[in-house]
Amino acid sequence: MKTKVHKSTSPKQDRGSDARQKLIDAGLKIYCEIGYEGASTRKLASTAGVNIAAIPYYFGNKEGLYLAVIDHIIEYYKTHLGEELAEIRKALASEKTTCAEYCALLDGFIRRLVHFVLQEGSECSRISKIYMREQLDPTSGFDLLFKGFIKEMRGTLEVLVAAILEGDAQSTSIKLIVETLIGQVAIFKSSRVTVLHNMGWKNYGETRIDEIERIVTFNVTTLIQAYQKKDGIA
Amino acid sequence: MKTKVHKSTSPKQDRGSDARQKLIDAGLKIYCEIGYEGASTRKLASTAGVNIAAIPYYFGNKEGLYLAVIDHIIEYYKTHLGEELAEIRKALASEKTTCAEYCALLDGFIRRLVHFVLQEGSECSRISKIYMREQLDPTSGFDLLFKGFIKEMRGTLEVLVAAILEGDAQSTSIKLIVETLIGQVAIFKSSRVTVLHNMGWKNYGETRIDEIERIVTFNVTTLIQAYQKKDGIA
DNA sequence: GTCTATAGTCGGATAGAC
DNA sequence: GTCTATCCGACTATAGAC
Repeated sequence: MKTKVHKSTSPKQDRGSDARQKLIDAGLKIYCEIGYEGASTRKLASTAGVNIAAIPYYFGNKEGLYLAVIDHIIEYYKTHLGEELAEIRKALASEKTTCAEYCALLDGFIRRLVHFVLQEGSECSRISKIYMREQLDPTSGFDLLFKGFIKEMRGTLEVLVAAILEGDAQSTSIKLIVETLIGQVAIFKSSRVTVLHNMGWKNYGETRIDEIERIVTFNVTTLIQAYQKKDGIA
Repeated sequence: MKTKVHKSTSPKQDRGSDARQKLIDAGLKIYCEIGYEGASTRKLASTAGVNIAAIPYYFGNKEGLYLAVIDHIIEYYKTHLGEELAEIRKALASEKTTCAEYCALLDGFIRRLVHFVLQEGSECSRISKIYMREQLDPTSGFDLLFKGFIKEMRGTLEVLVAAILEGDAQSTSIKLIVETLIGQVAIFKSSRVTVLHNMGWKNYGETRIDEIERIVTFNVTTLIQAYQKKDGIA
C-alpha cells in the first residue's frame, strides 16, 4: 500500500489541481493589485504558497497563468452577471414584454452593476480592476475578455436601450448612449482614488454604494425618459 | 577663450536644460505608454536620446524624473483647463451671473473636457492617461496631481452645479452628481479599448469626438434640468 | 556635463534530485 | 509533483575617465 497521495485518491481535488487552483487565486489577487507586468513569478508563487517551478509546470509560463486567470474571470462572470443578461435577452425575445418592463430590467441591471463593480475586497471588485488594467495595457487576454463577456454585456444593453427608445441597436447614437450610462458607474472604479479623496471617504461601504446607486439609477431613468420624448434619438 | 559650451552661453536653453527637457518629454511619452513601474531608465534615456546616467544626474533617481513629469503635467493643466475654471470661478463670485449663464459655463467646460481627454496623440491625451495610471497604482505623484488640479476641478464643478441646483456644494449628493457627469466623459478614456472595439473604430477622430460631445452635453443638460425640477436634490 | 564600465539586485525559466 | 540550484538577461545606480 502506497502512502504517497496519488492523483486519483482524492476524487475532486488532487494535489496537482490544488496547487493549480492556489496559483489562480493568487493570480487574481496579485494581477489585480500590481498588474501582469509587475507580478513576478516569485511573488505569485509565494502568495499561493507553492514552489516557483509550479508555474511553468502547470501553465507553461507566466503568460499561461495569466490567461488561466482571465478564463477564471470569464467563468465567474458567466455564473453571475451573465444570468442577469440572459434574463434580459429572454425578455427581449418575447413580444409580450412592455416598455415599462424593459426599463425595469435596465434599472435592475445598473443596480447590479454598481454593486458588482464597487463592492470592496470581493472577487467582483478584483475582476473589474483587472479589466481596467487591460484597458491601459491590453494583453492577449483582452480578446478573451471581450469575446467572453464584454461583447455580450454591451450588446445586450444596446438592444435593450434600442427597444426602449425604438431605435437601432447598431447605431452610433445608441451605442454611445449606452457608454455614457455605463460610464456613470465606471467612474467610481476608474477614478476610485480621486473620488475617495474628494469625498473624504476611506473606502466604499454598503451605505455609500447605496447612495451612488440612488444617484446613478435616477440619472439613467431620467436620461432614458428624455430620449423617449426626443424626436430623433440623438 | 574657452571653446567648451558654458552653462550661461546660451541664455534660454543650455545643454543641461536641453537634456533635462528631453527626458521630461520622453517621460511623458513613456510613462503614458507603459507606466512608472514599467518604464526602465534605459528606455527613458534612449527615447530621450541622452545617456542613462543623465537621469540620476538631473533628477537624483528614477522617481525624481517621474515627479518632474508630474510637475510638468500640473503646469500644462494650469495654462489650459485652468483658465476655463478660473473663468467659472469668476462668474461664481459675481452676483450678477444668471442661472442660464452658469449652465452655459458647465456645458462649455464639458465640451472642453471631452476634447482634452480624447484628442488622440496629443499632450492632453497623455496627461489623462498618466492620470488613469495613478488611479490604478497611486504613487507619491498622486498627491501632487490632486492638490495641483484635481481638487480645483472637482471643487469648481461642485460649486457650479450647486449654484445651478441651489444646493450645497459640499453635500454628498452634489459631489456624486458631479462624478456621474465626469464619468460620462471619462468612460471613453478609461474604457477606450473596449469602446473602440465595440464601435468598430480604430481611434477617436475629430468627427467621432464631436459625436461623443453631442451625446454627453445633451445628457449633462438633461440631468441638470431634471435635478432643477426635482424637490430635494437627490 | 557626458560618457563607459561595472557593481549589485531581481527577473523568468530550466535541470535534475527526490 | 515538488523541490533546490543555477543560468542568463535586465534592471537601477554609481565610480571615475574625459
